[in-house]
Amino acid sequence: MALGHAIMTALLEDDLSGYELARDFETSLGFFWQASHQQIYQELRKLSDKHWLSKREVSQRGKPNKIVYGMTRAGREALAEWVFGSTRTQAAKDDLLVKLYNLDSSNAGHLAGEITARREDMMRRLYLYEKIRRRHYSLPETLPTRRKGVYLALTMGIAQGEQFLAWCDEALELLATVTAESG
Amino acid sequence: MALGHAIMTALLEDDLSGYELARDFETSLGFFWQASHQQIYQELRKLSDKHWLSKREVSQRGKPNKIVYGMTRAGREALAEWVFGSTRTQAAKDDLLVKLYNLDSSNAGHLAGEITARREDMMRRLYLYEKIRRRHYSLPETLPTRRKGVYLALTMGIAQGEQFLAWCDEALELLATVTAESG
DNA sequence: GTTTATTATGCAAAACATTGCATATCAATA
DNA sequence: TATTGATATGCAATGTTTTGCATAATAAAC
Repeated sequence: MALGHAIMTALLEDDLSGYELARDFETSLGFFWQASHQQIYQELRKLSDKHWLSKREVSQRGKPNKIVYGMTRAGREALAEWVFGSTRTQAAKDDLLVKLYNLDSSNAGHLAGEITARREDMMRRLYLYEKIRRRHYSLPETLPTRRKGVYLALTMGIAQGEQFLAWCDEALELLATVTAESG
Repeated sequence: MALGHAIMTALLEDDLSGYELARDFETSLGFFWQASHQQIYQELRKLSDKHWLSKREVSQRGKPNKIVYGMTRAGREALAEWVFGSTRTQAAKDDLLVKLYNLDSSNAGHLAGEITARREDMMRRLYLYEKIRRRHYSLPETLPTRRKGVYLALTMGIAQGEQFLAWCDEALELLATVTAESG
C-alpha cells in the first residue's frame, strides 16, 4: 500500500486537503510516485477510516469548504514501520522501450517524434528540479536530516534526467540513419 | 493494454508458450515491462479470444504438453497501429525514493542497507546487460532495423543502470554522515 | 447576467496487477 | 517407491489504478 504511505509522507510536516495534496504531488513527491486526484481522495478516506489520518472541515473565504487531513500518532507509527520494511527492486514499465522492439523503417519517424517529445518533457522537468535544488538544496551538508533524504531523491531525479537526455540524443542519431535508409 | 502489446512484441519473431514467454520475459522484454506468469496466461487468453494470437497444442517428449501462441495477421496489424499511437511520459513509482523523504537518524542505517541491496541487484543486471551487448550487439551499425531498436532499449538500460550505481555511492556517502551523527 | 476558470470532492465501472492456491506431467535422485 | 525439481497451466479473491462522469461554490471576465 505505497500510495497511502506516499500520502502520509506528504502530510508529515503539513496538514493538507485532498485537493492540495493532488496539486502538490505534481511538483514534489509526485516526481517519484504519481497519483490522480481520484486515487488520492479514495486513499484519504481509507487512511482516515484506519485512524492513520485525522480530518477536519475548514471553511474558506471565496472558496468551497475543504477537508484537511493530518497525521495521527498511529499514522506516524505505521509510516515509520513501513520505512523499515524492505522494498523489492522497482518493476520497470515503459512502453516506449517496448515500442522500440518494434522498430522498422515505417515507424522510425514516429518513434523519433515520440523520443523528441519525451526529451522536451524531461527538459522541462529538469528545469524544475534545478530550480528546486538552487532554492532549497544548495548546501546539502547543512540540511536537517529529513531534508537530506529529499535532497538525495532530487539528486536521483536530476542524474537520471540528464542521462535520459543523453540517451535521447544517441537514439535520435541512430533512428535518423534508419529513416534515411528507408527513403 | 500495454502488457498485451509487450507479449505480442515478444511473439513477433518466434511462436512461444505461456511458460516460455514468462521465462523469456525475465531476461529480455521484462527488463522494460515486467509481468507475472498469471498475468501472462490471462492476457494470452484474451489475445487469442480477440484473434490477435493463434494457438496450437504441442506434445513434447519428457515434458507436459504446451500451448504455443503465434501472431495472426490481425495481431500484427493491431501491434503496428499501437506503435504509431502516442504514449505519455512514464509514471515513476519508486518507494525507495518515497522512503528517503522519511529519512531520520533512526532509519538511516536501514535505508543505507536497502540502497546497498539495490546496488547489488543493479550490478547483477548490468552484468547481464553487458553480456547480451557483447554477444549480440557489438556492432550496432550493422544490425537489421528491428534489432537496432532493441539495441537502443539495451543502451538505455545500461546507461540508467550505471547512473544508478553512481547515485547509490553518493547516497551511501551522505547517509553515512547521518548515521555517524546519530551515534 | 452568462460564461469560464479555479477550487473542491466524489461515485461507478472497468482494467490491470498481485497473492495464494491448485493441478498435473515427467525426470532424476535418494 | 517416495520425494524433489523443472515444466506447464490455470482459478479465485483481493487490491490497485484508470477512466469517465458528476457535482458544486466562488471569482473574474466578458
